[in-house]
Amino acid sequence: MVAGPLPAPSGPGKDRLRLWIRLLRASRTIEAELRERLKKDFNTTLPRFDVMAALYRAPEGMLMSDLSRFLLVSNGNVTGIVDRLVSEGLVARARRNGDRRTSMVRLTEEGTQAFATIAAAHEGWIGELLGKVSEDDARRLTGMLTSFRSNWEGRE
Amino acid sequence: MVAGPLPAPSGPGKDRLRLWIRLLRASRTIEAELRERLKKDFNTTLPRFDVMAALYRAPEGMLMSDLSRFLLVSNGNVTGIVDRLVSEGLVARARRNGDRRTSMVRLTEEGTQAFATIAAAHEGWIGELLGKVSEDDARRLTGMLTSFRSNWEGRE
DNA sequence: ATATAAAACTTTAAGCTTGAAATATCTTGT
DNA sequence: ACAAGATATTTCAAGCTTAAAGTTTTATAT
Repeated sequence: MVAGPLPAPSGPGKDRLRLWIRLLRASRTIEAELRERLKKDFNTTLPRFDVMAALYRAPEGMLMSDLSRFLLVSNGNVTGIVDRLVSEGLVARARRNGDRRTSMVRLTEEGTQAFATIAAAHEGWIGELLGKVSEDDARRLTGMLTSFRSNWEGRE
Repeated sequence: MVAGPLPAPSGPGKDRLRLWIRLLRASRTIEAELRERLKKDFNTTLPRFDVMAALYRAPEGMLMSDLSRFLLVSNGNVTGIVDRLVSEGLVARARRNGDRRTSMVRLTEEGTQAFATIAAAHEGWIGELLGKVSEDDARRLTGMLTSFRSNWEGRE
């Protein structure tokens, strides 16, 4: 979508449509900025960062299917990203005794170190990019988005 | 990013980080649903829809650079999407007399018809997907996101 | 006039993304 | 034990995406 600065449509349902357009533009703007900074400052990408962030929170590791469910992307997608992270030595696949279909994916020592550095910068960027949003508004907005999310959890 | 249901981090700036994570998850969830429905019901994609939506609002046509600026994507990206829309007969490039580097891109008659149909369905989907957000909250959220956006307009 | 720079666009290489098909492994019913 | 089905993952083809390099055309400064 990403419609923008033009004739404000009116009518029933238009408020939600407008909300969606704003939501999408906001997230795309921020995402673009993060992508650029990740590239310039750390020579990495947003998808790689996403995967590492998920793994950082799970020291014991995650299954590929856990990753794809958590990140809201397809299985095949995760395979490629993890492959690249493995080839860069940031992530490792560990075979499991119980089930030979699966393997636990986790950050290597190097990956953990690297992520900690990037994550610190990332948090600073977000603080900067959302600087004009007051802490109060941030909490209120988060609350609204959370209640929205609960309508969606566990669909399908 | 897309972190999620885990130990709520605390500290200065964490509220904004949490807001960003929620924002991103919300837009990805909705985007994924729209993408799926556009594919199933109309055999098209979100990027194609975005381009057509932009052109629908500009009957006189748009330059490629206008499109890429408006949609927040790169030039080369738009080239590919428009190429495909042209080959499908939904969009046309019209040479301009004044400047031979550029061409006006616009919807064909067929493209206009097709878009009107898809847009109607799209608006219904948004109403459904954001149904739990009250009109009141929708307006308030939109307001917050708009003021956020104004900090970003015309950067770079 | 004419070189130089600027602008608009396209091409390219690498990586991301999806949905569908293929592979391998495990589980269940008999 | 064994077939049939379910699970977990990878592979594949097509399309999306970016940044960087290349092409063509227009504008500017001598």
